Amino acid sequence: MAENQFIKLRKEKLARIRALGIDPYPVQSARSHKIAEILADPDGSVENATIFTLAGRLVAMRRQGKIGFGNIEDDSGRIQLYVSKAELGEENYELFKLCDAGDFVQATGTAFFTQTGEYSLRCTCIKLLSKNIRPLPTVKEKIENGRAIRYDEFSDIELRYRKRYLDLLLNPEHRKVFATRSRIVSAIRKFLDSRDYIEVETPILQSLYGGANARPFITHHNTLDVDLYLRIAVELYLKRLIVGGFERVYEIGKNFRNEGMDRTHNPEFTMLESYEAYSDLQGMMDLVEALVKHLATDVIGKDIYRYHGHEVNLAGTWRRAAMADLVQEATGIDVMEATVDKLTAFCTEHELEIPAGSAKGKLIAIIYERFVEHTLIQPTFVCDFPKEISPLAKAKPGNPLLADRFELIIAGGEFANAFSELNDPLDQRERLEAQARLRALGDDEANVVDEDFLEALEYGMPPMGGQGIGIDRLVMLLTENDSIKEVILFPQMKPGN
RNA sequence: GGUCCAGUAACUCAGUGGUAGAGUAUCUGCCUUUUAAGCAGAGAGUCGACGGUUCAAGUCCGUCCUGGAUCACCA
Repeated sequence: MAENQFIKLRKEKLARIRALGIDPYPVQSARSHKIAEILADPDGSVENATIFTLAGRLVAMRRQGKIGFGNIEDDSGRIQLYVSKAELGEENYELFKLCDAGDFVQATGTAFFTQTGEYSLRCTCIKLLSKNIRPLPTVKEKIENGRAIRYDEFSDIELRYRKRYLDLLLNPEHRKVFATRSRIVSAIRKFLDSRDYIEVETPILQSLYGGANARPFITHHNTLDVDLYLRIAVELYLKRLIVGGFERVYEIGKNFRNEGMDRTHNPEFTMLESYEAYSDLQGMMDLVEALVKHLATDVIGKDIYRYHGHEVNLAGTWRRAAMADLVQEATGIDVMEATVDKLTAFCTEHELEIPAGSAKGKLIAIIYERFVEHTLIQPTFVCDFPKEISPLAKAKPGNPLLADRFELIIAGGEFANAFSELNDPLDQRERLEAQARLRALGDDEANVVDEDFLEALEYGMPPMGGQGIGIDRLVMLLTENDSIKEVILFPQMKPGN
């Protein structure tokens, strides 16, 4: 294979380097400055004749007879190296000639400007820190009118996801997305911590799964010889913690759902869930709105985002609307008054699939999802969900058919889900048993009855509000990426060849 | 899962049924301030896989694999 020819040549270079008595993978490196530091104050550096020892990856080589140029990059920046045989000496220059783009090197020297005015490091010594034996894909860049034009960009989507390290290395703007993701998650923690929440970790391996409608992954514990599920949500465990006396808890972690994958779904994804005793739906609405606005304004620094072809404005007061009103607006049907037969007929007419055992509320939700959800572009709290599709939410005060629940919809997609949490143990048991009946009818995403959770409720749980936000989708919005794979470092891919 | 698009050198891509191409990268030579360095030369391919049609297939047909877009379902 041609690949082996490249590698074979590099291995021969390795041997030549070793023959010079040089260890191509030394233990020691001794960096005195990061590249950003030498870049920070060029004039001062020149005057002071400071000696810099930089370390990083050689990203370009331009050899030219008895001199040469290279570019070295660390996580703070990139600078040009000027290397000459006269200043390095015969032996060290011999090593430089054996260096390739992709190698890690340490370069010692002083700052100066080249004839063409580029601020560079005039090297007095080059040390090899790690030899590359597989050539990096070639990406060249030209700066024109202050803008970088990239040639032969590493842009194949499949390769970028499968070889993410190359994507990060060769496409700095993608590295930036993940740095931004980190800042967002960090800001979420600070936001909640400052409101007296504590962060907790609950089991990923569970003998019963719950807290959402989804199919789980199943795994096996050898010593116990039992099958375990990977969690689909953390809800039931966080509620147990509120029973246990914590008043405000949150968890940021991976959930796993054994379902399809597309540009907004990855089998493992990151969720934030938080629960606050003595709060309620209104409290959660305020919390979610304040949190998302804080991230947009203070972390990213803007209110308007382009997302899935829409312009989304996160500023201003977010719309709040009842699901029934939205459905009526879109279809003309007064769903609160309509009979089950009428709704069923409507669904059938529009070829909407009706799962076995669907009651009126489920039908309303089906119509909502088909005709309304994707039309809500600007942030909208959709309230008054049907109770029977909200088995963990309290009934809305004054209307036993509705749940005290909202979903936050932005650009036609769900960003948050929250309710006044159900704390009546007998009601909760009935609701979960209703779910079990749906399950028996073939709904394999319905909740299972968790006796230990019900027992915890029987000991008493304070009234509270809880909410969940899909972090990946939030990062997609805030970094203006339309595919979840762009915000997950190693997205799920089918095994390749 | 349905439909559509794509897969050719390490990277980015041309390729009209008739000898497999370019730029970059790599290798060799020259070059003491270059920067998409330059000049000269060389090597590099299971054209995603398998089957079929044809005198002849990267190209046409079929099946499959992988990715993307879109629709359906889920956050």
